Amino acid sequence: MMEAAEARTASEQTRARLLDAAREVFSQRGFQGATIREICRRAEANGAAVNYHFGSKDGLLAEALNFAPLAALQKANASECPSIRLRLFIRDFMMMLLDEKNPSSQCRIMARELADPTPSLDKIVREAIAPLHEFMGKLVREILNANGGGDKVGAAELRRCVYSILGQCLFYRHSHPVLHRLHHTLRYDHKEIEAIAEHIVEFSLAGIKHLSKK
Amino acid sequence: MMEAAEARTASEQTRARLLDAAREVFSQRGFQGATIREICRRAEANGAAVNYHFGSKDGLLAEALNFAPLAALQKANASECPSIRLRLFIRDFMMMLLDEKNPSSQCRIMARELADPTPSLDKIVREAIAPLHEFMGKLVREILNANGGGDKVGAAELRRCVYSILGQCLFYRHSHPVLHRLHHTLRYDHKEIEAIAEHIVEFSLAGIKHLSKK
DNA sequence: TTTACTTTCAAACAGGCGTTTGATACGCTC
DNA sequence: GAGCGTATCAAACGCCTGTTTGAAAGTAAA
Repeated sequence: MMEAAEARTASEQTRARLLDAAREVFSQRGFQGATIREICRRAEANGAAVNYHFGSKDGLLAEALNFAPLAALQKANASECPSIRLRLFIRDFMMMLLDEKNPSSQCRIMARELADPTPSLDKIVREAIAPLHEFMGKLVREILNANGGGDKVGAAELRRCVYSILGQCLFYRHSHPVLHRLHHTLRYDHKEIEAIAEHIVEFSLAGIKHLSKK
Repeated sequence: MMEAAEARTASEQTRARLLDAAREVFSQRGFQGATIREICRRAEANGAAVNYHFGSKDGLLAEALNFAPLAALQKANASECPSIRLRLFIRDFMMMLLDEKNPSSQCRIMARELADPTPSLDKIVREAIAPLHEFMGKLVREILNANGGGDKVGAAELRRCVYSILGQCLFYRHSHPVLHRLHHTLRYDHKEIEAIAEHIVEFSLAGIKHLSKK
């Protein structure tokens, strides 16, 4: 919510309120499902405000996106060993992805748009997803090397390891409506998210290490 | 395509054409993204045909769904050992999920609707997804027991193993627009799908076996 | 205060959507 | 062939969408 809420002029304040509301609605309803009218209602702004400040709904999405938090995650903990870096990354990544109260709604917005392309998907892929895949590829490669069998694993196989890890992570967000119906007590509180992250790391490290031993 | 295309009367033929077209469009564009006008255009039927034959767009989706192929997959190969049953199931499941030419578009339709609920989601969960999760839970439990450490693994952990497997599978469908942008040569032909399935099985078996040894 | 510019607002616009309508054509029984 | 229920059709309906408009209100320098 209150992310870019500090601003000097009245105009900058409505801009900021619109961005906050947009991030909230986009992450909850998706780009298609979100309506300008709902965003403006939540931002207590007039219906024409979005087009005045951002030109269009697309323009609003483009400005609402902010890839810095995800990039920061990748630069953190550089001094740790690869397995631990993976563990820390997945925990923080899952917090961004599952915790509705997390200030960075970017990942939740992006996750919704993966399956059905919007005009912004190219930018998202270029600036956020491609670097993320590259980062994780390097991490998996390091883990393989540390286990002494990395040179046997080809590029395609390495890529699939990254997909396996990301697939597990994204599942909890994409399938949340289903999981909630299957298991009514499910709540993504901090404790649950940490347990999920822990499971994914253990499961994935075993999968990766298995590859280096084939 | 030609799935229910054989029918006697002219009325039954348009019904069948509508269902075929609906399955195609729903799986490509999702329920929200699909329009009755496009479905009718592809089925070479009048725009009012859907409401005449199925009452509404929701009714069309409900009749277009058919859970039998997915259920059949779970009943097959009952005589094999659990690991092999998992391997065969994942291969066939991925064929349904990724191969556009596969006659069963059900999984592809369902996959699109997981993240954003339609009136049919409750039925889908009850009749298809819940049984699928149960089936996979039993399979994972059997694999754990065969490795002699199954009793140490609790229900929550077991459920997360199922999520890990399904997450990996669904990733390739959900993220296809992204993966295509990242890796232009990616094509889901039979050879590629088999390689993906093989990777998921190896990766997951290692993850499962790791749990029984903790 | 006047002036010029920026920002907000209610209202309307054009287009797409699912759905309804009433007329028309069809296929059948008698 | 007449009569009748079924199926198809073009057209329109009401609603919601993103966007535009032109007037009103606010802001700040001269």
